Amino acid sequence: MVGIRETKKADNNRRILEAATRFFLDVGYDNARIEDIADSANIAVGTFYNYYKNKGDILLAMVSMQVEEVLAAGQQVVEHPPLSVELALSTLIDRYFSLSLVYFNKEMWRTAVATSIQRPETPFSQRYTELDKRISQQVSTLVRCLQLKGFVRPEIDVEAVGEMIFNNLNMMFTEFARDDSMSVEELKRRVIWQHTPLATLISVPDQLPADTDLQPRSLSLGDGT
Amino acid sequence: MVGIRETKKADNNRRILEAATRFFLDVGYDNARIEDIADSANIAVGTFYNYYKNKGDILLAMVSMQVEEVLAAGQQVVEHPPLSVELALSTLIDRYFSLSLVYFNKEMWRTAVATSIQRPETPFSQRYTELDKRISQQVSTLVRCLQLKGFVRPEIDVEAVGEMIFNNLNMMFTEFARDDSMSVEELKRRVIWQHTPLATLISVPDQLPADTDLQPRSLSLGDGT
DNA sequence: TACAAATTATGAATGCGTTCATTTTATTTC
DNA sequence: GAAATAAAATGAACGCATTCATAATTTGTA
Repeated sequence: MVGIRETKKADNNRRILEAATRFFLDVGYDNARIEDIADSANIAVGTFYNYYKNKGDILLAMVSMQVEEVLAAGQQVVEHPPLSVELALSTLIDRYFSLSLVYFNKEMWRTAVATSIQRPETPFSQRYTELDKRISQQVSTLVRCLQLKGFVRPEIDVEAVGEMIFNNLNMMFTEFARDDSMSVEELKRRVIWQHTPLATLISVPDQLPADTDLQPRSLSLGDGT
Repeated sequence: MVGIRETKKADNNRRILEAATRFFLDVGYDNARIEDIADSANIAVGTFYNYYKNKGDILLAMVSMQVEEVLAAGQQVVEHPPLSVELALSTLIDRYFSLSLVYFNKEMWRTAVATSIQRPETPFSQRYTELDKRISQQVSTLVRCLQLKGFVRPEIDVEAVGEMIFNNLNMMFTEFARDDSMSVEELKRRVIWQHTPLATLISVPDQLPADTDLQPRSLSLGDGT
């Protein structure tokens, strides 16, 4: 049997999250007061701080849940990647960004990103950082898959390229969050434009079928180190 | 003749900046109190807010000055670029990062980056964003220079590649600021490792002298749009 | 069931960034 | 140079996140 404590804790946590989500969306992150969230969750202010280290921490908890979904959405792309680098990347980008404004507004994203940078030691900040790392690895994995299928040049360092792509996604998403006038569609367009050169460069040219000779030919593209 | 007002204003501003710098370094950004900074600058608390919109704003003012120096240091590299993509990039990276911990510690950088994300509307946040854009353009300019000198493939979109490199620099610097155990040297090493694939891919291979035929040859590398 | 120990909840108090009505100081006007 | 206007300085007051000493509740023990 599960103890009373555990039950109450889960219950409190659920109510806190519900209340916080509502207030953040209704009145904005900055205007949402811990007191109101606590009241709404039927707990005392002090109790809130038994569950989350600070105001930013609960936002990062919420964002982390969303990022987990994004990770799952991306996983599908990795498992059934479209058959070209450009296409695979734009599909992945689409999965990553499409739902970004469903549960959070830009202010919330800005605050989340800012908090994770400013307070790297809090629990949910670390969780968020770890999830970011997983997304970065997911991009690398996608590139590796494409490499194994013969769409990416074999001498490419997939780790470095994957990280680079992820870093770009992250930076452009941050730009997007900072600019209230930028739409999700515009974000996607910009990101895809930005990745085109890299996507082209790491691609094995069209005329090479997927499973023929994959060695670089007349142009030596680096020493492969 | 310059009025009394102007003189006093400049004087106050100088003292505020001096005091803030000292406190931020001595006791850390979070522990530095506006009241102490104001006292130390011989002004009232309210006066501080006539000069800076909020606590983060003055940090961004300080950081902006530093970034301007970084921009100047980078300009030298653009004007006399080393004669290979790899070398030029690592030189630029070195200029960008070498002085990063001279006037600021990591907490200050974290706060600066976080504040610029969270409050994009404040004056010095905008200034900082603009300077970031200038750095991004500087990277693009360097790549364009290398392209004109025949070290970078002519079909490369220097804007997209430059932005991409800049985004990476920025992200990795943020990672660096978040990780107290990472040294500047380690940061440089990681950044250079990360950029190696791109640097190699956009490079015109060695055996091509600088000013010979620059058309892409047997490998078709994109349609050049 | 009674008691001790550990965990969790509480909300008044604290600290600090920020605001704003008021005062002081500089500039302009006549 | 006195009065009117504009600009800047002031610091007490405010709002809100966070803390902490104390109380309440649950769990372990005999």
